[in-house]
Amino acid sequence: MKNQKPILNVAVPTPQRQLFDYVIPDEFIKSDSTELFIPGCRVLIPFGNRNLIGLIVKISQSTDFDLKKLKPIKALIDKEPLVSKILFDFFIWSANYYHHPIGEALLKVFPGNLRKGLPLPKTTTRCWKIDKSYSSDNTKSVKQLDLLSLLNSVDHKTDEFLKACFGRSTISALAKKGLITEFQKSYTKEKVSFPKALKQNPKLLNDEQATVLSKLSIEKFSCSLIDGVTGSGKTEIYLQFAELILKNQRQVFILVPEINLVQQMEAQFSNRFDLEVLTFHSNMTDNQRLLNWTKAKNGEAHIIVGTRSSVFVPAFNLGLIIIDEEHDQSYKQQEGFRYSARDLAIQRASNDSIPVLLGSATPSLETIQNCIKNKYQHLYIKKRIGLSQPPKWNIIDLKNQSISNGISEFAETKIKETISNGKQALIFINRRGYAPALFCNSCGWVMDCANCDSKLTLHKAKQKLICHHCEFTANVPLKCLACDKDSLVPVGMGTERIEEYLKNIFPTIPVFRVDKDSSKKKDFMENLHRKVNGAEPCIIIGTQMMTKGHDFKNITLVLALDTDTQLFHPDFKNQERLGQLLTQVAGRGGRGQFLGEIYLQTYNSDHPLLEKLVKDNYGSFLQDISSEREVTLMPPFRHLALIRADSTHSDKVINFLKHVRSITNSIQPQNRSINYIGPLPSMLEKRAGRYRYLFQIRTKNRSQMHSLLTKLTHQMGTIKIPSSVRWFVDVDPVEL
DNA sequence: AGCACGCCGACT
DNA sequence: GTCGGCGTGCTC
Ligand SMILES: [Zn+2]
Ligand SMILES: [Zn+2]
Repeated sequence: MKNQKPILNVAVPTPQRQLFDYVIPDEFIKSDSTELFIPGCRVLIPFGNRNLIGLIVKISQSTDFDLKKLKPIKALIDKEPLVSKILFDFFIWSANYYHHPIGEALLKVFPGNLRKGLPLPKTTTRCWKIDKSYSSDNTKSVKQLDLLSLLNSVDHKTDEFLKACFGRSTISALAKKGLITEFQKSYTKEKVSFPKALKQNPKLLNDEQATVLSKLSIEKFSCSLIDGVTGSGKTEIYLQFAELILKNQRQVFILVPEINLVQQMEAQFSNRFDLEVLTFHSNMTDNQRLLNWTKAKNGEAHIIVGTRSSVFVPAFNLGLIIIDEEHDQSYKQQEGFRYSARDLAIQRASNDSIPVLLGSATPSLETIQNCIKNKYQHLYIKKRIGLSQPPKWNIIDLKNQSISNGISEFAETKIKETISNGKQALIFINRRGYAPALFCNSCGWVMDCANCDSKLTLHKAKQKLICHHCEFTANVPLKCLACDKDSLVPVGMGTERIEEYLKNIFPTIPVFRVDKDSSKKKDFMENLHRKVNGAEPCIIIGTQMMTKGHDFKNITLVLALDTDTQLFHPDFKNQERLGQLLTQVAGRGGRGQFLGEIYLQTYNSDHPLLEKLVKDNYGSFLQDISSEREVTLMPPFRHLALIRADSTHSDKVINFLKHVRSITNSIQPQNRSINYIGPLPSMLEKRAGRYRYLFQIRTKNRSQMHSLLTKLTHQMGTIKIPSSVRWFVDVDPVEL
């Protein structure tokens, strides 16, 4: 319908795949201020019978809706768009690429406080200055006099600084006497100049590092993979390349896969640069997060270190994005808006015409494939820095070993040997808790989760049986719930059980357990680093948490207790991930002057993939994985998207997905480059009380995938779906 | 996702 | 009689 008044197309936080149209209230029309409505501004809108915060996405002249039924917006919240047009367009592009409902996606990329309608915070800092002249009669306190004389000489200091030096009470005492007064100092942009901004001199690069750095260009968009073995000094390259960017008055974003790596990376940058280094992750309060978001937007923060969601943080003048540990699956959000922060960072960098660095010792197959296709630049660092040698790989064939508590005889002597040589050992087992199942010896009953297709894990410290896939917990039964006999035994190994066993064998040696449960304690990681780097012999037991980024200098023995579970796990990325995990954990060893060794316990010592890892290297292992994906028509040789659905009734999901398949087929029949598979059960078929199924779409070209999904999701809006069925799209999934 | 409307069972 | 269970449908 035609209309002379502009129509606002607004993104509303609802799972519907559409924008909602609103009219501008009369007072704006009368005062001729309709140009205040710009895409990227928030508006308060009536929606149903409630008021919501929405985002203006577009301004159009007409609407498909009945014009008379359009409601006026209640209020315009922002005077100017929250982010630049180029960034807002990137947000919209992201929602479209992942086919996530536009309103939900667009609002979720903003900090929670902005979603609630709060204004952008002022980024001023609280400062103190001398109020009136003072003499030593005013106070007897030495601290107070020191503070006064400091302010006398420098004019003003921040509240934060004074609190740290003199304490809160000193400040408030002086304020009470009226000797000092506070004021808000607003931020003034200062030119970043080197070497002034260097706190610490750059380290001397070796030849390989220097070659890599020389191949990086600050000029335009490029994506470079730094494929450097563990301990090869990738971080130093990040730091020195970042310096070149900062010198040009531009900002640097560094993304890390996990929250416990943020602090380490932040320390690396703030130790090197006398600049504003801020973090961004989910462990901050909403206020802190919005403040750092705003400082990044204003250019007050020079460097942002953060997790996945940082890819959506605005910048004043972004010059570089670094994705550390690019292979890590944590970059892919696994619920809701299922974006990959790595892939989006590359898109964002391309929009902004800036470089992006991917770093890893174990690059993902899709990244290697992009290097082969010359989309990314492949840069190698094959040697470790300094004198440290690559770890030596070995296999322990469990077929010829007696095993006690998951540790073979041979492995146990290796641990003893390591300890008596005064060195440290790292035991890797990717399962937390005491034992993955509680089993009845007399009737064979196992305690299952009531809501999932999984067994309950016994946690001895908590004295609970816990489901690792949902919230379910249960008390540990004394007798079998099926036959009432007193014959329940824990089966299988978890970190807690290994810890108990090793503490028994080595009563005088410190044994540390590193997993999600133990690391919850505040400062756990810092304490661990301090203790372990004290160089006393010790044993560390860890899950995959241990494999990420930690730098322990004195580990010489790494022992992987269970390689077989993941080796035969059916998910398509699992073998690739096993290679990454083992290579990363092996890389924790031998980082000092002594040689590191890794031993893999397995019943499949002649498995070709293990042989590649042990006798050859990760690169050649990955080639085998690659050939298998090529023949099975899986990524990166096909583009993959899933229509995932779940319901409390399995027949409802299956029928729904059969319907989805027939719709898909009517939009686009299968051919040589477009294939459909399923409906198939998801990896854990029943989870949190819901049956999960998926329908696979594979295409040869990205554009085929995108247009098919666009048509499909559009048609799905017109069909009737049973109320128990929920569905969503997963583009470029990392698990099935 | 919310939220209202509506149509059946079991309470004061 | 009416309180509340959640199935169904709508939101510019
Ligand atoms: Zn039993
Ligand atoms: Zn469960």
